[in-house]
Amino acid sequence: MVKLAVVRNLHHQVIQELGRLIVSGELAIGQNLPREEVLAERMSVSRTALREAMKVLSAKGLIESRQKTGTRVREEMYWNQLDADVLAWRCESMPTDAFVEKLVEMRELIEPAAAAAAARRRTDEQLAVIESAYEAMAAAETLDAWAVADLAFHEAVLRATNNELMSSLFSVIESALGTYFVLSARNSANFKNALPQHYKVYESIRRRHPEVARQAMNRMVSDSRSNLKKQRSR
Amino acid sequence: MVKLAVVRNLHHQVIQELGRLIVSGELAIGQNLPREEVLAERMSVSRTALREAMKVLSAKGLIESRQKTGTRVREEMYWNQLDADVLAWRCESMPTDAFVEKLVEMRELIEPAAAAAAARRRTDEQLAVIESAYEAMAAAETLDAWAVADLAFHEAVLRATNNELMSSLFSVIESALGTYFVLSARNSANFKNALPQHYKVYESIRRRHPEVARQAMNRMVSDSRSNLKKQRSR
DNA sequence: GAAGCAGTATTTGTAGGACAAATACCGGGC
DNA sequence: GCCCGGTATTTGTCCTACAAATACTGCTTC
Repeated sequence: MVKLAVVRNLHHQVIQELGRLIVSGELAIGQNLPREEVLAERMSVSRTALREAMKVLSAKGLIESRQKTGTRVREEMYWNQLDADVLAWRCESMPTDAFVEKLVEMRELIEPAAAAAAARRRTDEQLAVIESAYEAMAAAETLDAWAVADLAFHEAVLRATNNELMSSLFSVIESALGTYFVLSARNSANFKNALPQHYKVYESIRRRHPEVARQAMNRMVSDSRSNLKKQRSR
Repeated sequence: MVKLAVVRNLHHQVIQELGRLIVSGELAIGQNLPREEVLAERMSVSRTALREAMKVLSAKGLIESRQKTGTRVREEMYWNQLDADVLAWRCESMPTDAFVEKLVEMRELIEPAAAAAAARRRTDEQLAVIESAYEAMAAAETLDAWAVADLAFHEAVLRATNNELMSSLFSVIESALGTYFVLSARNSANFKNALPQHYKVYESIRRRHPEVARQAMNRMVSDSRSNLKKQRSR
């Protein structure tokens, strides 16, 4: 995956650089960073730019600054684990398997609940979006087209929950998972196997049957998980 | 609840003030903020301090700055909904009922899954923490003591999942919910009613029975929900 | 009259210096 | 040995100046 917009502006670069260093553990927890003046010079930016970056990292819970004491890396329990940047940095640095496991667990937690909530609260417009995503999946002839439509389907279901916390959580998890593989990691031969299950999810949301929707989605994600296992063990 | 550390430093105040304005909708979405120089003067801070605050808000997805165009409020879909500050600002500004509903929904989503995961992956030490929290609940003689032990119990279960994403999500949701009421909103007469259920959760985590733990926790949260309804309709 | 192009003005981005405020640390006095 | 005040160090805040990007204006040209 190519990085888009690698260079936005200076403090953004500094944020990324320091963030990576901290999350990867190269800057140990509890350790003091060099004083601002020194660090700024070492990174060849002005103190102004450095400080703007540090305020952001501080807001993410990664560091803590106090006068005279300096700036130090905070304990992991204070990190905003659900921050998209923090998650991305972890994906880059952590031994993948353990972390992917956690991400997948979160996804498996959200999706069935989302399907149930969508069945309860979806509007007709939202249902229409889900339906058209389903139709795009049915019409897909390439793995790529399928993957795009699949993602759209899941996103539409999440939107239809009318709970922005849920959809936000999904998108954070999803983008982190995207680092490793696409949502539906299927091989090109059988990529359309999951279509009937998607139909069941759609249908039960249409008929406003929360529990049916939950179970259908549940089967989907556990199938998807076992598919992943197969794929990764190859 | 009294605000601790109301004044940490200037940019923190600016962050809070602007964040509130944006999330409450007083600064409309898409609207341009005054240019930095003007806004800084209007808030009686230096441009430097204002900018440090804006970088943080920008990292939270609330605003977006571009040269020549200026800074404008981004659409809600880009906001980091799971950011603790953003959540707190919403709690302050939103008509409560709808939002509380969403928060509760998230909690009900996490906890049973967490109980199941804890049953699968808890260490003996983590189990011991859960047990002692349970014992504190059993020993509680006041509503306050009960509430503290109850929170400790749930936190211990979350920790025992060994999935920091899950416990992080819980703590974010929980602190937002705390704005409205304590975890177990029970009246003083029957506050110990839920004790046997907590025992079931503990016991099934001890015996490593994920599905039993999930169901037990499920009953607990749905009981707690109906209790809440009763309480709020009074 | 329309289309393209260059110049200009405006706004954020970056730099660097100066001082304020907080506070850990050291040293002196009791 | 303990307390207390001074001092040095580090972040916090303010200010000014300029760089870079880019929307807009108006001119030129076909």
